[in-house]
Amino acid sequence: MTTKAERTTQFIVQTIAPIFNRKGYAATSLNDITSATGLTKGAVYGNFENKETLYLYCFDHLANLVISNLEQQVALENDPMEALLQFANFYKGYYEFTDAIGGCPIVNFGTDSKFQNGDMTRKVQEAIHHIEMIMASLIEKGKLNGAIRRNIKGDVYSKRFYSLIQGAVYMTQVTNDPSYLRDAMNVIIDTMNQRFKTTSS
Amino acid sequence: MTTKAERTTQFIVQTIAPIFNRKGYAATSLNDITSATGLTKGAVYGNFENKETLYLYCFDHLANLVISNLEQQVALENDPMEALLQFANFYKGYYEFTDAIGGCPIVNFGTDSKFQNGDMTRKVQEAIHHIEMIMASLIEKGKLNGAIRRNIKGDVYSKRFYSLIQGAVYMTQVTNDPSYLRDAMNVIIDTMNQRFKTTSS
DNA sequence: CTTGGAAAATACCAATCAGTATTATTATAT
DNA sequence: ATATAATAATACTGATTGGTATTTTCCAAG
Repeated sequence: MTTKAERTTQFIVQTIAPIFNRKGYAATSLNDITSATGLTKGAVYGNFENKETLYLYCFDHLANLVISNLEQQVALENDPMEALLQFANFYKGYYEFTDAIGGCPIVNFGTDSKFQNGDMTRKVQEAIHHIEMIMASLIEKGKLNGAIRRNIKGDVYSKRFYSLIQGAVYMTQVTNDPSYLRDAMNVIIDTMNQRFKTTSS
Repeated sequence: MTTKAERTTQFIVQTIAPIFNRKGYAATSLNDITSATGLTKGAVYGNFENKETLYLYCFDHLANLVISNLEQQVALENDPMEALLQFANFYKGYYEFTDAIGGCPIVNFGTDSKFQNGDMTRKVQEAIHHIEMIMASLIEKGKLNGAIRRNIKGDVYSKRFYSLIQGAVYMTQVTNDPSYLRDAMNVIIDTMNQRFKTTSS
């Protein structure tokens, strides 16, 4: 069974993660944290060393939420090429998915922590590389599979596509215009269908 | 001649803008501001109503710096197609250009102000639309010119390219890996050369 | 050279900040 | 059921926050 501390630790992280995501580290006060959770400082500091530790746990929580859902959707298909299209489908709904948790944690924590918190910046970098690796390995599998042309470099396209995705995510987020992300994902799906496939039927 | 107040106002904005850009609004204290400028609170509050007003002026300064340099480089060429390539060239050097001022102000102020400062978010949106309009109108000019194919929609491609650019800028910024931006700009230039031009010689 | 107004420095304010030591309460194993 | 340890609430700290009222300094016009 889970201990009390484990449960409240999880509760605090789940409750506060969207707030850090929206407001950033410095703008989120301990008063925000206690009033959002309904707990007191005693409870918070009983479960976390300090505000920064909670901040780091909150990103872990949101990054895991994003990546686990992404991996789940990718796992729907066994064929690498089909799995790549599922990857794209995940990001088609990414705005709605992340809106509920205060936006894309990669974008938000990444800019928030740059120049301010090296540990957090490293965590964001790891999450980026993790997601890129999912895409890159699918491309490499597709090449071994024979479905994807041999001259398509997985690491190059994963970085290129992920740049477009995160850019479109940012643009959609800051302008409230979902067409950025919608168009970007259509472009990526078209590119996959037209340039990746060995059979062009 | 410029009055003393106008000069110190400019001095404060120029000095503080990179700090807001790097650290964000909440993490930048008035102590940061006074110690960076060597001035006292009296001087700061004599020239700006409050911290938020200075924040808004600082973004104006950086956005104007970016946009005026961009427009300057674009104006090097009269031909719209060549001007578009100059647009791309500007962003090829964008990482080095913005690194000196604490990163891309569009990305930084955009995420920093979202959910926190509506006035600032609107300013960032305006800057985005301004830059997109530069690209879109060049494409439309190229179509009238006969250099760019008629089925290329300026507004669609400007949003699409700018998403990729800002995404690559963000990725380069947070991972310290300039290859994201380099690759993205090569892709954009290739796309312009291959899909835009009416003559495919 | 003096003087009046502009500009900047000083000194201060209440509020809020993150964090801690102590006390009270609650949960759990026996 | 009770003892004990784990957990959370309370009360408090010194430091820092953004902002202001007042005093001093500077500069330029006469």
